[in-house]
Amino acid sequence: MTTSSVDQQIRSRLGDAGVRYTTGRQRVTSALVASDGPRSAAELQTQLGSAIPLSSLYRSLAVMASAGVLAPHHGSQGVTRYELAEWLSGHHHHLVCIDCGSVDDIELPDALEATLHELVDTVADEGHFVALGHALEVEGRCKACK
Amino acid sequence: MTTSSVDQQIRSRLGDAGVRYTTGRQRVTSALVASDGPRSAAELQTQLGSAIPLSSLYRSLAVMASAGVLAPHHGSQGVTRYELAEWLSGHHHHLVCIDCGSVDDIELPDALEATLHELVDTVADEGHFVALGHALEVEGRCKACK
DNA sequence: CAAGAATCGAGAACGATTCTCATTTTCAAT
DNA sequence: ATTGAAAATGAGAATCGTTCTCGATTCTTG
Repeated sequence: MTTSSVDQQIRSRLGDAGVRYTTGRQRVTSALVASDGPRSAAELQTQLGSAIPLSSLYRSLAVMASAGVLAPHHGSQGVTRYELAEWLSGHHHHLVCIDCGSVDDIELPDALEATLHELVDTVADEGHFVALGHALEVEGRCKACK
Repeated sequence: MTTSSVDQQIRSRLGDAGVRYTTGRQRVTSALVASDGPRSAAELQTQLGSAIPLSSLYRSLAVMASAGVLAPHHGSQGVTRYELAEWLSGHHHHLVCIDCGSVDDIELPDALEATLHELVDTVADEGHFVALGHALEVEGRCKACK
């Protein structure tokens, strides 16, 4: 199996930050690439068959997040879920299940995304701050809870 | 000082849920009414002069949230902040500081809010789920961190 | 191969939150 | 007003996600 393009981008970015892309970390990112939404440390550990101890897992997630490869998402019960950063996975938004707390990615059609972006810039201008990013969270029920 | 309209709405809603609106809880909600963004249990305790033990404070926040009077907001470091529910305070969005994690309320002009609402409905239709709410989070830096 | 840097693994430590339980307060019916 | 049931309180222990510590291990580079 050939190393994917995303994998090479990650390796490059981590290298620039002096962070090693070990096999354990590759397993983490490939699990996230295969996911359709953010994953918590516990979820990843299960997904990876308990192969990685929690302490290492948390450290790797933190290191890769501060290197800009992963993006954290704070959910209910104090659980932090991670997903690929936007420059790797593309800009998208989240559907948060009000029952189980799971998070699915949703994408906005380009036209709507453009509208939203303008909207955020307008708000930022009026509030005299710089918008460095934005996230739209839609609350609903996931397929499992519907 | 006359009991405010919001206070009466809260009392009524809590009463319907079989939840008592004690003086301690009134102090909590009035602190939230006076706030310009969500507040954590620790922040509220400070704001209230340590008059309410944390265990009671957490319980009151949880009870009032499940009665629909307060809305939780999950931030970094596993901290949950609460604010008045939308039917009490009006619909608004959040400016989350990427440095200190503080959250300020921001309001969208009516026209933009209408646009955003349509946008969310469109996404929900296409994804075959019901949008029960939405929250736009703009990331930036608060006044203190700017 | 050797030295230094980064990572790993196991367990302890931490901090926000929740739980337990005995006591106290509130509300409603009498 | 009195009383009894339901709900809330306060103090502390317990829980749980996460972070830290530290000795052992694995790169990477010369």
